[in-house]
Amino acid sequence: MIRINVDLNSPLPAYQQIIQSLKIEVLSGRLKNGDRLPPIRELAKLLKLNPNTVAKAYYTLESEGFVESRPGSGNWVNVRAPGLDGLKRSMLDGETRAYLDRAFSLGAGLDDVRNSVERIAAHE
Amino acid sequence: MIRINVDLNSPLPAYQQIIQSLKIEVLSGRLKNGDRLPPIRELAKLLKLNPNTVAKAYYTLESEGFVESRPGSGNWVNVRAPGLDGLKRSMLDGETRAYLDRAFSLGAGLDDVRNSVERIAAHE
DNA sequence: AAAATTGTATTATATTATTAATACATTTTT
DNA sequence: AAAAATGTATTAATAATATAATACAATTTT
Repeated sequence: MIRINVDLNSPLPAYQQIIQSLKIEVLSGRLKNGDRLPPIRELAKLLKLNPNTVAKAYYTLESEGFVESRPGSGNWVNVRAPGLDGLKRSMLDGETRAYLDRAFSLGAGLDDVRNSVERIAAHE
Repeated sequence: MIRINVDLNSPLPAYQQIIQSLKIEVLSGRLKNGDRLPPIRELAKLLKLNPNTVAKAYYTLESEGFVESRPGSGNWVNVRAPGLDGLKRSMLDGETRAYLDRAFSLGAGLDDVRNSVERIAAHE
């Protein structure tokens, strides 16, 4: 059984919490390629949210390529060829791209980035 | 003369554009430690914004430690001991911290991060 | 000490983002 | 072909954020 946590007190919007939960389910292996997601209405009822809020989460995941929506049929996990590790990698690469953009716009070079990563990681 | 660009058509809020401009001025060396920033009202008039919008930018920079506000006196650039390179480093480190948080919460390890950084950087 | 200059706080307005209400269209099942 | 289950679109209500209007407090200058 998959786990989807939505805390209405959190500052993070509900639809983003759904997205985050589903990504974690995929990364953990509890959701696999080809699996069917809960129907929009069903999940909405469970979370006490409007169906449109769930639909927004699914729609966003679809635009990211992780989900395929079929009217009348349902929403399906779409994790292509590379499998689980590939998915994790592509999600990480998205974060890395955004980070490098910000770093370079600060005038940092790749060496600066490497140093910063090692320095901060060492302090965890 | 320092440069502060605010484009009201940009989706980025005006106060954030001010913050960004000022950080660039510091990194470029046009603003140095101990320099005085333009008075809130003066900059607001120049940019055709409400003084509170400029104040919000200054206040945020203060909370980040880059500015010191003194009522009646003004706002002063506060870049401590390490100098310019140190400032760049501390700004970069802030970005790195946020990035590593996101990466680790995806389940990535440090090796994954190193690989991703090198792979993405190579494609620039 | 008075006036001018400066940052701060409070409240109101406008804009944007999020969520909800409702009706519609497609597919599947019977 | 009818009914049920599903995703989609349109519009409205709500909440969050950004900006502005105005009044206040502290400092500096004269």
